[in-house]
Amino acid sequence: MTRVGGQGASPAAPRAVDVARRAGVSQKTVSRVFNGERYVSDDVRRRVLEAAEELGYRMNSAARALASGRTRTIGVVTLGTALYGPASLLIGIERAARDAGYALRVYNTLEGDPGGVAGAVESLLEQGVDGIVVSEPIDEGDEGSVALGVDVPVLVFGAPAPFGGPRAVTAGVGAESLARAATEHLLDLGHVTVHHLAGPQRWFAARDRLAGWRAALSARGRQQPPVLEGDWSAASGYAAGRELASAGDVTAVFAANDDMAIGVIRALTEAGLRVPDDVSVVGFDDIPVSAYVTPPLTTMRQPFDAVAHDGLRLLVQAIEKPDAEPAPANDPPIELVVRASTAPPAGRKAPARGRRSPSRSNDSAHAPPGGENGPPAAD
Amino acid sequence: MTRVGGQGASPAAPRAVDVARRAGVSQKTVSRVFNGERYVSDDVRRRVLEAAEELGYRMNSAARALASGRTRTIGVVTLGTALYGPASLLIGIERAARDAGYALRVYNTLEGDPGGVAGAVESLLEQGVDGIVVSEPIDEGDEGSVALGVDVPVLVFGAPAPFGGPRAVTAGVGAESLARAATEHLLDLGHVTVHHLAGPQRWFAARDRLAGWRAALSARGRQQPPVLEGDWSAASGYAAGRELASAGDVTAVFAANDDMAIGVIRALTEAGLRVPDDVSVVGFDDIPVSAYVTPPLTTMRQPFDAVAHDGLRLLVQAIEKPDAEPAPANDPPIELVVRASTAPPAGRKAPARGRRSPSRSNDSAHAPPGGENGPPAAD
DNA sequence: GCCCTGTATGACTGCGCTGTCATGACTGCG
DNA sequence: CGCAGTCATGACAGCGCAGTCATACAGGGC
Repeated sequence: MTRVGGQGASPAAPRAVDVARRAGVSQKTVSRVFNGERYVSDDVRRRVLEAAEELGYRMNSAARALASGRTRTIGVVTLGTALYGPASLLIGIERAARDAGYALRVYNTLEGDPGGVAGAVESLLEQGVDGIVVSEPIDEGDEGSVALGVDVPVLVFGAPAPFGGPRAVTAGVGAESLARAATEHLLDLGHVTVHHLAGPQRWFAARDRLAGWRAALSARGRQQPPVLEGDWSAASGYAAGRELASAGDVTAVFAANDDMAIGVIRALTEAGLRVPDDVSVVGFDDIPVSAYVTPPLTTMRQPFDAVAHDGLRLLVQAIEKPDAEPAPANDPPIELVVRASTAPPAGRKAPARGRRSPSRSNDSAHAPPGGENGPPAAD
Repeated sequence: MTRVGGQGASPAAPRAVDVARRAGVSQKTVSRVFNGERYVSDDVRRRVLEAAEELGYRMNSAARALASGRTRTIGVVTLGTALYGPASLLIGIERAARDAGYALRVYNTLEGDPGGVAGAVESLLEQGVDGIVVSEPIDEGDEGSVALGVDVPVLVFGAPAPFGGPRAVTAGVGAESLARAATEHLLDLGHVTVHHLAGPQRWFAARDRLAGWRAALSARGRQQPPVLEGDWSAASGYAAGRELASAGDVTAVFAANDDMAIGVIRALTEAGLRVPDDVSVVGFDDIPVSAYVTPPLTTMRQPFDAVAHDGLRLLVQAIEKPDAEPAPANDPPIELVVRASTAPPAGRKAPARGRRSPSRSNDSAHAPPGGENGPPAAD
């Protein structure tokens, strides 16, 4: 374990003390410079940085973590799928974390993974993290145990507050109000009721969308048709679409994500039903191809970036100022993207065409130019 | 910095020495147990594990990394998009890394990010990683500099060998041969030539697919129509599709990913061309909705999981046995999923319908049951 | 001139592990 | 019975930083 910089192997990496010697200062001062601490003269700072540059010095973050007790790392538990939603959220989290000066460790759990979320959290704690993000978890019936022995703040996206334990902060993606707005869009078009193709109910995200749909119908005193449940895949949407097609009385469908909506549309089309003339379909997520399928899909865009930034702000605050009262999360904007898969029910006069805001929408400042929403309508 | 476990705040986390005391052994023995070293009696091992369990002991990986010089962590640089390809590859990498006993740090870079891949690598090295994976990089004109001061093995997915520096191992996703097979599928159907909608040429992945397309055409002495270039998005595919529609002589298009293919199909359809009757379209990736768009898309599935596992095996070997000669990467399987967006050119007799293997395909053992490929054809 | 405050720096120590070496206890074999 | 070899354990040092405290000097108010 001696540090021989001898010939042959690559020389040992330079340490702070090497930089210090070269700059003619103490190791502690090098540490000060690299941590941006006060009370370092400009001259010394410059010399240290020069020496570090010349030696190719890189701080050893293991040593830093050991000495300081902080890793400057946030762990993320995501459900191991390439689903657009979780993937987008992860990207948002990564950027937000980096902006806040934290690196990221990720742990993917698949549905049915042994250990589940609790195991993932345990593993991250062992790897050393200052905080944990749980992204779009599913209900595994063990929320309590997740909290066991977790001594860092936990941010949970899209699950109820108790989930995550005592130091948890929760950030909704606002799925419920988004789902409600999506449903209301269909009701506003004149549909008497709206069918719902839900996501797997073990996912809290799926439950929220279901709840939003229920809320919209209840608020207007409409009856709630039986709920179909898919697994987020287009294949499950296709299967559900066949059921809906044979039901006969369906004029409007709200699918819990775009993939399922696309499957539904295909099944309906194959059954001889026209979308949107006979049946309107709304999706959820606004995946990149939604504007280009046939017909272009009306869908609810999720503000992943805003949600991720907002949530991470909370988490970082909980890490760095544990005593400050948590600032409340901002309400995410509601952005319904109206395309060609929704229309008034057959035999009813069409309301004004074009992009509309749902009744409860705050005016979205994020609205892209109309051209971004898809190809010019082909009607 | 004294360790007071006193009243009030949560008690300090237990250390190995606490476990040791409780189990009546030395701290070193606790270390042995947790590292699975030999020469620990069953009795002692059991006592140590019990004591650790009772105290809720978790190893401090910063201390371990500092003492051992290894972090058991692999850093991943990905291009910061929610594109299906990179996202799927990331998931595969994560699982493969975990299976090999490594945790993951991720760093997303966006196209045009300051610092680019080199900056990401530098940041990961500072965070402490034993190896680095660069996933689907783009050509930033600074490949040389990426290698500077990198003293860990680097695995590059989908970029030429020089990229990544001296300790680089490269794992292709085999995009070139996949693209060649996709193109050959269209030629086999009887098309005289095939147009190509390429991805952005800064991406090595896009260049590989272009090369594969060229190779297929050259091999049969077909002329190469001018190449269109998109940006992976369905919107760019739509734009390209309009150009193709107005060209008049197009019967077959190979798009470098499914999103663009879907955009192409929409544009062609709007222009009054039927897919596949007038124009055949092949995509690339087999994104989840491809089976359910209209028409269901013929596409080339990428074996992300196999590629990720294979690549990580190489990387882990380079980390743990730097002197062993690198085992060559296996050739990934070629799996063309034939759906309804391809057919013989108009006026020609149809070959046998149904799922076909491309001429050069090895018989894929991964082929899903026919039912998984999409809804029953609606023809 | 004196104390006080603010600024700038260094000496020393310890974070919690792993690597190395030393030391017994126990085996088998000539 | 003695010695080599294997197995099982412990003592000790040190990985490269950041925290704490000590120190030194500059300027300002009295």
